[in-house]
Amino acid sequence: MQTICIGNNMATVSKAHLIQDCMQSLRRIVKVLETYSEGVERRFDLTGPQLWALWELGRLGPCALKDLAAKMKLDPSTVVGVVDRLVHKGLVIRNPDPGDRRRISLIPTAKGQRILAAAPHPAQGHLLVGLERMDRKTVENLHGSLEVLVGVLEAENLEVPFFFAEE
Amino acid sequence: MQTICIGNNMATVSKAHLIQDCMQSLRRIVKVLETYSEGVERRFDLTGPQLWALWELGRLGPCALKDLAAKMKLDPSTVVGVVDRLVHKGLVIRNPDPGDRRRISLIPTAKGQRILAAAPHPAQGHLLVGLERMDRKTVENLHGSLEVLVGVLEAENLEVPFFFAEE
DNA sequence: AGATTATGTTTGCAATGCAAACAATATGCA
DNA sequence: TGCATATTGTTTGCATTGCAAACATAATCT
Repeated sequence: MQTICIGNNMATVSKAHLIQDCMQSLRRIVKVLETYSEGVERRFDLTGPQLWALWELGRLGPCALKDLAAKMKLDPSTVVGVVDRLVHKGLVIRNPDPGDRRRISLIPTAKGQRILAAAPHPAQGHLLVGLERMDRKTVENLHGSLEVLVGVLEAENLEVPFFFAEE
Repeated sequence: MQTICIGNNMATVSKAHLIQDCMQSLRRIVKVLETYSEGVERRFDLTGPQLWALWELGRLGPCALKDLAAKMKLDPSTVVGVVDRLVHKGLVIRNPDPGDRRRISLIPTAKGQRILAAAPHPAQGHLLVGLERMDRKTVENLHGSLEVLVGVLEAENLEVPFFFAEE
């Protein structure tokens, strides 16, 4: 209420217009995130998927390839290539799993961890700055709204295959 | 108030945690948008950039290649390939410009326009559905929060491209 | 006219991403 | 136990995106 003005002057604005504004805001956020990612890529000589994979490995700890692929919602055959490049750059090692000899454990090297410490989370940098500057009440509002939106979106998403199946 | 619960049970949650959640929500939204785009691609046999280019051409009217490239913030040599595929699919024609014989005018064909009429704006579909299902109060909250976020983000990053800036 | 600029294109390169086929290994069932 | 099946990682082949550099052609400036 004090620094940020939400909810006034709304009576004269149609819901459709609000929605249009939200769409535009989200697209601009996505574009800023992309642009930012590209900057990170140039600084650390890592592409977006590469940094993303490395970051997931940092979070997940030692991890099978299929789990990493599932986490990234990519095909394992795709992730093999990404991991290859990370291994080639010395940021990740493939560790054979003694228990199950089909499996490997993907583990960030010291160098990989140094990069993780230096690089912000993928595309997170500016967004974090922005969020941290928002007052708590606004963050709470955003948090709630986004959760609703994600909920609706992901529920909606489940219908996609059927929706597009018949035509 | 009735369907959506925002702002309670927040006292025990740290701001940092709220921020983490927001980040994750935004990432999931991005992922859903991507997935949705892929659905559109399958349905119309058009990739994301192809549909995007076609959509820009529908908005801009007859248009030089360099202008399309500028609008999409891509290199002209990249756009040549995208346009090639659109032309090959019979959705766009290259029209020689009588005034300046270096130039061409890119124009959607009737078939291209039919697709444009049938396809939603790139990646907009589900997000719109989601937003329209939210009650007005929640949309207002989201609108306000996103505006704050975009404001901070764009102040942070001056290189903010004009992306879907108009309705 | 001659130099410079603008426009579209081609070529060469790297990365993402999927599907299909493939070992190698583990697991389940008869 | 032994064979069929499933799982896991990988390889191969293909299409697409995307950029940089070199080019051809045409317009514009001096």
